[in-house]
Amino acid sequence: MRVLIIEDEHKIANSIKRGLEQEAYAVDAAYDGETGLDLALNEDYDVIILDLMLPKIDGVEVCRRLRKNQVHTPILMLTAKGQLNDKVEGLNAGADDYLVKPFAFAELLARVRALTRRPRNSIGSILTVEDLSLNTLTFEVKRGDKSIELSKKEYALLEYLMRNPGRILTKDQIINHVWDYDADILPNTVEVYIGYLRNKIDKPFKGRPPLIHTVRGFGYRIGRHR
Amino acid sequence: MRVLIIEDEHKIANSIKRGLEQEAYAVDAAYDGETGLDLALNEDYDVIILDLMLPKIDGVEVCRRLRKNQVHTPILMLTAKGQLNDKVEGLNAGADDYLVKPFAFAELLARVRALTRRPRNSIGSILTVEDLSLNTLTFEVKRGDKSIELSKKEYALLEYLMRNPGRILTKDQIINHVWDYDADILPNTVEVYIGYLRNKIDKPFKGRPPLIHTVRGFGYRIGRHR
DNA sequence: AGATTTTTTCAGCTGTTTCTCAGCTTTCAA
DNA sequence: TTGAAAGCTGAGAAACAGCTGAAAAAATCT
Repeated sequence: MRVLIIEDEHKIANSIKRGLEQEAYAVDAAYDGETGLDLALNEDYDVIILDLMLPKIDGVEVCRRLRKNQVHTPILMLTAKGQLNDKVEGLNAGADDYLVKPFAFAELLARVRALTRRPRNSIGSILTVEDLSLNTLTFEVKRGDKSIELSKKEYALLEYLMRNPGRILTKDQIINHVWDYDADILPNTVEVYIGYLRNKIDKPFKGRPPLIHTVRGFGYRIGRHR
Repeated sequence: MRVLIIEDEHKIANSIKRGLEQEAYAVDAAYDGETGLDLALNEDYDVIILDLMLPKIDGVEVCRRLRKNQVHTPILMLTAKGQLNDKVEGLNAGADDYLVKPFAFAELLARVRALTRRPRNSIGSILTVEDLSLNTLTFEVKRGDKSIELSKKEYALLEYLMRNPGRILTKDQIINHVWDYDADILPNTVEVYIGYLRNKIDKPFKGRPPLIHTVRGFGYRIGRHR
């Protein structure tokens, strides 16, 4: 899957790039509208992530020109908080979805996946690890047939873990996926949230083996080692 | 592949230089911003490693001026621990990645490789020596089908050995690759860690031939002599 | 606004890891 | 055969990673 990012803030562009590459996407980045438009017209991408505010040619204009040139690649528009009008304009110009800054990487990934229509989990949108299940549509979490209530952050963390079952995720990876890209989060915060999750999904189920594992020096893992 | 290092601390600059040269990079070093900028503008590099704190012209400014002059060479920014704001500034000025000091050489090498889009070693690569395997994505280490638990340093050492199977690595090379550049490590420490690894990957597998070999007077080697 | 929940940080505690040291063993050459 | 150099290893001090209760800060609800 090939992705093009057109975004002038290098920090954001590169953090998205790195994140998507870890998810096995091939990513190109352009830091202004002109270069981006050029790449989008001449290369073949599966998704284009497009910032609204751009030097040389702005995002709405890039969008318009692509559609005019019969490029129908799905476009995910990035907008800052105040640019609601531009957002509407963007969608009118032919964007397929939008995301308000600042966003968590996991959210972006979900949109990109939606746009590439690549259902990661074949059975609808239910992630499963042993007897734990998470429905990404209804946000329902269950262990066995017992329902579990989670806060928003707890849920985001659990979803990220469950999308990578059996794989060790470092605290840094977790911070980058679950929190906004401009959040300044201590590693200890991750430890605390892991604690909260354990209190809800492992501690009350004494008979069953714990699902969340600490791998000292490396990170955390949900489910059995693959 | 040509690399330019702009770093005023000679000790660091030279240790990076030596390390990269061993990996077959051609390396130039500049010890202040002015000289560095000059070289970067007039020569052709594949990556620039740029310290933030520099005499004459600081790193952020070097970065900004390069981008302004249409030099798009990937830049890896080096920052000290406390300089988080500067880091953000650096990325906004056009750096592509950053590394917090002090770092292990192996980490720097990984970033440089990522920036030069060299062999994709980041996603799911499995290193193998005889019946020993190491998965760099999941950090899983196995001999035969038996899983082996390693500490972080043990893992880093084993990874370095396994990236150079059949090759003799001196204690100095090992120290430079596995430990932070400012760590002051005795050669004996390497002997101790080799001992730890043997306890875990050779001793418990009595029937099979040992994989870690001492080459008296030279260093250590994993796997058969090539 | 005040109350409640959620998010985040902080400080103290625990067990583990890291690293050095000192004494021991092996190797090798004179 | 013996002495020096190189390497090995058990023991222990210091540093660190991770867990947790509690409290501060921020967001959300009524």
